[in-house]
Amino acid sequence: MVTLSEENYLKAIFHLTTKDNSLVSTNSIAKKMKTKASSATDMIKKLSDKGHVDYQKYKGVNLTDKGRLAAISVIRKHRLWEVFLVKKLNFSWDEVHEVAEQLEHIKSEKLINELDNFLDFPTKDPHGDPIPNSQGEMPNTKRVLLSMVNPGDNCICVGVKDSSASFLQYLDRYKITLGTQISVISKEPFDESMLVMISSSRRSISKEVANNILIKIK
Amino acid sequence: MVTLSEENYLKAIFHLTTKDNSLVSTNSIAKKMKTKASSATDMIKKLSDKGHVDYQKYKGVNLTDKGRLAAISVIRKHRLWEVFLVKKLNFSWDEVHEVAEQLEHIKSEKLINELDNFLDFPTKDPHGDPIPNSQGEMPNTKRVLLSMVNPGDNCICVGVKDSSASFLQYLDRYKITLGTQISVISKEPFDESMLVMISSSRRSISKEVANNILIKIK
DNA sequence: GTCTAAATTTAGACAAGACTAAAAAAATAT
DNA sequence: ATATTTTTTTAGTCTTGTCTAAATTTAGAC
Repeated sequence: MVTLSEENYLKAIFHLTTKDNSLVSTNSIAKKMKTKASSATDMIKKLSDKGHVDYQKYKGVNLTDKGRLAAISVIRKHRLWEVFLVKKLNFSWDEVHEVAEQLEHIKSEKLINELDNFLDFPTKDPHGDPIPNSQGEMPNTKRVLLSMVNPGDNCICVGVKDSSASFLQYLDRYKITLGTQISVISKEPFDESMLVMISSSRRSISKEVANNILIKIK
Repeated sequence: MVTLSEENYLKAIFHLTTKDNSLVSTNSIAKKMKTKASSATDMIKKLSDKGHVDYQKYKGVNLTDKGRLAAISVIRKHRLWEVFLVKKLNFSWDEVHEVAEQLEHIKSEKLINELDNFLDFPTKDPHGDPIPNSQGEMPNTKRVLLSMVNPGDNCICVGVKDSSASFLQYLDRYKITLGTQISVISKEPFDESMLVMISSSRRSISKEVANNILIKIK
């Protein structure tokens, strides 16, 4: 039995894990969970006792296979519910997160698999993030930040790194959504802003924004 | 802010409230919540402090208007989710309760009202129980127990009093569902069992079963 | 290499919601 | 009307998940 709080910590650790599998620090977990380091330490011990993480005192943690699977299961639920909210219940992509944070903890295998079926087995959530299948396998999508792209490249928006309501609303205002074509005209060396072409109009995009848009190069 | 546990107690008290508005006892609450009387007392005090119940020490409680509204809000969510599970996700009527017990605590006005809209504003849940509207008003349905009916009457099944999986599965086995026609042929004085006609076949129904089927007389 | 700063852990406390055991009040029986 | 039983409440404890403050370990500066 995994508690609600444990699920949230597992999800946080999963998101803090980098490709090189370096240890995730107590402080970074506490920050992501908006708690204090001492609380994170307490929970890390519980997760370690239950075999969800490998814990090296004063160093940090890594998810075990068991822990990773549990985290992915929560992420799968979160993203499927997001699809449901947008596709069926008229939510916009900046409204779904808070509700999905609650729905992701509902415990029922049948529920989530029937929902998956009802939604026609989507592979992406409304922010372009991949949805793990019922085996816990992520559809692999190679995506790159808009800020990494060279002038002249022609891209298509396939996701966002920051899913905060304020950023999503910014994108809505500028008519950038999943599938939007973005051509990079030039990069300004001074502030790393970019001049881009979106649906035949020129636009300047700040470093911060370019750093949070995921694209595929065509 | 109403906690998950408070919501469950409010729902329990609502269901234990009779038409005559007599006080609901601590023991009956504890029994329904499957906790001890001391735990119920603790929670009653919290609910009283928050203005959800009127509490008379050693006597019992009654819901205040505020408490009743909170309870009905939970019941509305529970029943709407049940409709969703059966109509959209292929759950059978004996599988929905446990999952709906979790879903009923999700906090989002928009979610529940959009769900209501998505389901086309149903007025009954899969067990025939009325679904309160967003103002907290119950569609009033006068229903009577099958056991109250006189021989010769022609009835239609409109609900069940007991929603346990075992009872619902019994009904499934005997092809009794919402909308099923039931004609009462005779009543056996000895054990209060009934001889009834269901889709042109005679059947004997025990007192216990007749006491848990809600019908309308045609 | 030592000294300071930052990160981490420990110790002790608290709130919510449950429990057991004991005390108090109410209901029932004689 | 009193004695007994049942119901309810109180007091004190436990677990989960949080906190603050203090202690300890690690990392960085010189």
